[in-house]
Amino acid sequence: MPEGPSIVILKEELKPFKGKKVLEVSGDTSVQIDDLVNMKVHDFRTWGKHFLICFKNFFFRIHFLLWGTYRINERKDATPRLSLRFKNGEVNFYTCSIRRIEGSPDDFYDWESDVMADEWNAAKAEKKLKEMKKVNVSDALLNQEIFSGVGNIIKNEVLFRIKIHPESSTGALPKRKLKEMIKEARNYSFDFYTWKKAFELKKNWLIYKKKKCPRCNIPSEKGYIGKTKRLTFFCNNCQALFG
DNA sequence: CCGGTTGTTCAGCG
DNA sequence: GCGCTGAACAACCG
Repeated sequence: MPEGPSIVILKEELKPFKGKKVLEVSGDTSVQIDDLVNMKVHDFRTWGKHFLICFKNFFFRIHFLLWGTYRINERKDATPRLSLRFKNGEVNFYTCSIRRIEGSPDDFYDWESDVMADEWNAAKAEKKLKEMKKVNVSDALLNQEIFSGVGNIIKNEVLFRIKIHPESSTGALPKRKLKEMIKEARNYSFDFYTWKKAFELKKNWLIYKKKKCPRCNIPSEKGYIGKTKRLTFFCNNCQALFG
């Protein structure tokens, strides 16, 4: 589930429970949940890969990491980390990281760095990137303080689409190329969202997990690139190396 | 059946 | 204190 667009889809799927009263709660999370019964969920929000369940004076931050899953009106054959039952259904979260935080998400999150948010601020991303010249472009795209919500798949596809080699350094990109990278990080995230909802995400991958470059048909390369060392697929012929 | 991973945090080291 | 490395987490697919 992990990349930002998938978390937005989860938020939409849970809309029927927004404003509803919790009738029953359980789960093996270590955070306090025993006071939720009879409390109303004020809102479900997202910030990048963070899924937020908001109550009046506090919220839960759920992070799915690599293996987290959820079921709505269904159960898996495993103990949920958190389960919430409402009059009109239930939601179950598995193998995720949960934190309970006092206050409002507005006190903690900068919505302008979330690539899926209405508040997304491309100019702010550009400013942050200009301050980190030596950073590799693959690492820059995975930096959640700049591109909150971007994950490894989006990173691969963005770099291929805009023809930038994943070993490039951010500071070596011409201004036009840097702006293109920022624009495409958001743009591809919305394509990811649309394709995921249509169950055709994998079908639309151009380079991620591909053996050949779809543009020039030569074998694609792969490597564990940058400080983040995440598996990266690319075309040595089509993607230009800067720096 | 083993290898790999849509991710993050933290301990331990030099 | 810093940057770097690798472990931990413990599911699921092919």
